Amino acid sequence: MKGIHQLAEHLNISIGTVSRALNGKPDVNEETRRRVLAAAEELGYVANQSGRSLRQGETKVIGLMIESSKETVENADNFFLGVTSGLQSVFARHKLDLLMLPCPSDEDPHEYLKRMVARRIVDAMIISDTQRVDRRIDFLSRAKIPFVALGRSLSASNFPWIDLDFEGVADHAVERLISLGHRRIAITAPSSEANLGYLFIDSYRRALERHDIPFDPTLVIRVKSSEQGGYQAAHELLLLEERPTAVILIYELMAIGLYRRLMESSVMPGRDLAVIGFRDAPRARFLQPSLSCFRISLYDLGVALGRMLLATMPAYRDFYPGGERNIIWPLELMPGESDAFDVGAMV
Amino acid sequence: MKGIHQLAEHLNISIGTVSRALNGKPDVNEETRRRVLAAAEELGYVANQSGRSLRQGETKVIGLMIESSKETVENADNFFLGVTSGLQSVFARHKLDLLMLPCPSDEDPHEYLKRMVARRIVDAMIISDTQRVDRRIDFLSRAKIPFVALGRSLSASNFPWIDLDFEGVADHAVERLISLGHRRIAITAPSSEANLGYLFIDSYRRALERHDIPFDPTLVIRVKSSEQGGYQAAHELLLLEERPTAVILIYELMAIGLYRRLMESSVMPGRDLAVIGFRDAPRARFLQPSLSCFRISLYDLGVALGRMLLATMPAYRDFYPGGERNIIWPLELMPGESDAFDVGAMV
DNA sequence: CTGAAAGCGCTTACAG
DNA sequence: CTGAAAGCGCTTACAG
Repeated sequence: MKGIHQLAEHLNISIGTVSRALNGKPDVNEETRRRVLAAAEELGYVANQSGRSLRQGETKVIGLMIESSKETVENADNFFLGVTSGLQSVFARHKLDLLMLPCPSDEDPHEYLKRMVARRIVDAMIISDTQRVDRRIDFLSRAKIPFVALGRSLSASNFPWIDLDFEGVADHAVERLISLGHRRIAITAPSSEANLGYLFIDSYRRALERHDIPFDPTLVIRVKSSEQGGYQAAHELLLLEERPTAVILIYELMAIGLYRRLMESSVMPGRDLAVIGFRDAPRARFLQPSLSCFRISLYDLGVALGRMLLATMPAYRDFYPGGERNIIWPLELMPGESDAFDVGAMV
Repeated sequence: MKGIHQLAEHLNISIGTVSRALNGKPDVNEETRRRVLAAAEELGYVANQSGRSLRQGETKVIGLMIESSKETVENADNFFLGVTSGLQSVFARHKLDLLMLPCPSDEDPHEYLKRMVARRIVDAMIISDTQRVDRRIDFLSRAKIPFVALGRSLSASNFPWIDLDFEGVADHAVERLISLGHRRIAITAPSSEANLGYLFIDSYRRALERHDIPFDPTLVIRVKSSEQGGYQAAHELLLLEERPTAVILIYELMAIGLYRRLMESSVMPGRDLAVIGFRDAPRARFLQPSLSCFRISLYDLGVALGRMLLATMPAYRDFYPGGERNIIWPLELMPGESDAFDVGAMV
């Protein structure tokens, strides 16, 4: 089966009628529509997207840009695949397809994005890995391409984004540990200049201050956001002259490396050191003793991202009224065994 | 900047000349070409892909289909992102873009593929997760869509594929363990009906037979191909009345769960039990004692997949002459500490 | 070396 | 309710 012409010829009607029947336009005889649908199914006809796109000025494709840097490849915990399902559930209602656009590591992300957008491969974009200053945001805003970002940025004043509640995580974790009697609480932070690191530390500091616990900079352990970083964090922690009784992690995979290093020194999480992890990642779910960490539904996050994006697009706006343009995504603490001990009983 | 008409008008020349200049056609005055290129750059003009695709009958896009099933999301080790770079390095030479097509978990992979292909979103496809019987392969063959598969299949007799050398891994691992004095060697296999499981076990069996070691079915441990499966495998292994002195794993993440379960029973890999892992995954790289496992360059694998695919496409065939249509991808053993002991010294 | 024109496969006002 | 025709943005024979 080639194109709509062949299908129309096969049915002995005009291509216009075929198109209207296929696209569910109202002014088509029901019997005609039935015949068209049946023939299309039988012959496996599906409209060529280039033809449609050219005529309609839209591609019905949403792009999810991902950066396949070495760091991401080695450490990402398929975060994106998790979000994908939620996105697709929203897009499916509008017959929109989600494609992932992997930016080659040797191409500038900004140039890549420009190219994809200019070629009109997609109608809208979801970007992630936002930087404190991110030219992509300015570009998309100015080019009036609908987009939503996973992550805050200092670029542009008003654009749609969803970000994880790093402040809330730090706050909850500190409060919980203090309520369990801890006073000497370490925290990890990314060694990079990522915005979230600042948010995390600030919130930690404020929570301590609420309880009149002085902020001790030696308890802020800067390491890479990776499994290796967790190992390194445990190592540095064990070297501190006055060892903290608890530690809060900022990245999901850190817990795995941290546990390993602690075990090597026979320091047992949940007995000798309280540990609160970050996200409830599949890999971390398997740790023993079980990790106290924060639950997040990647599916729901995907749904929210999808809705927020469509709310910015004229063609779909009406389906998603009154939504927020910015969301701090809450995470829920899941108590495990890794911090389930009374610090008073220690020492 | 809208389209080629605006650009042509801006330059006071015809759209045909603009197109020829932009596309590097020879019969264009160099001064004209220079002016066109400069103006395009300045005004940010990039040809609309729908227009090109419609006219040329090709999209210049290659699709990499991935299945975002729950299993994949929880366990995949970003294998695809690793392959992506290699693919892109090949495609970049021909100005082809790679897009990832995530099949929604509630959609039949076969239907999804048909839809994407019929819509002409892509010129060619890379599929993975091949099943023993895989309708996608028959469909793509019949529809004459260029494709390459990552994984063998019993479907269709002759299609381009690359698969990992599971036989070689089993064979090398057994030979190595026997040379270290082991006689009682366990092996893991997937609990599913995956083809690779059969290949793996067969090769293991043959290697044993070469050394007159009888095949003992209780030493074939069927578990899920996941971290949890590794944990389970260790558990079952420890329950065996006559414990084996070595175990061979079939999936990269198994080692992590296996190590954990062994440690819980104070069984130390490389001292109390020899362990040979599968792929040298980033996460497994961090295990202690270091894991003996097989190295594979995902980048090189991506390059090979890309070349094999282009070799099947008339437009690019000439660039890749004489390539194989099927490759068993070799893996190289990287000795670590997890099997570095003389079994004679044990017991 | 350049321009004018055809046509890729669709959808959609417009007539009837 | 249906058909004929225009036109989306390109590339490419064809004339000149």
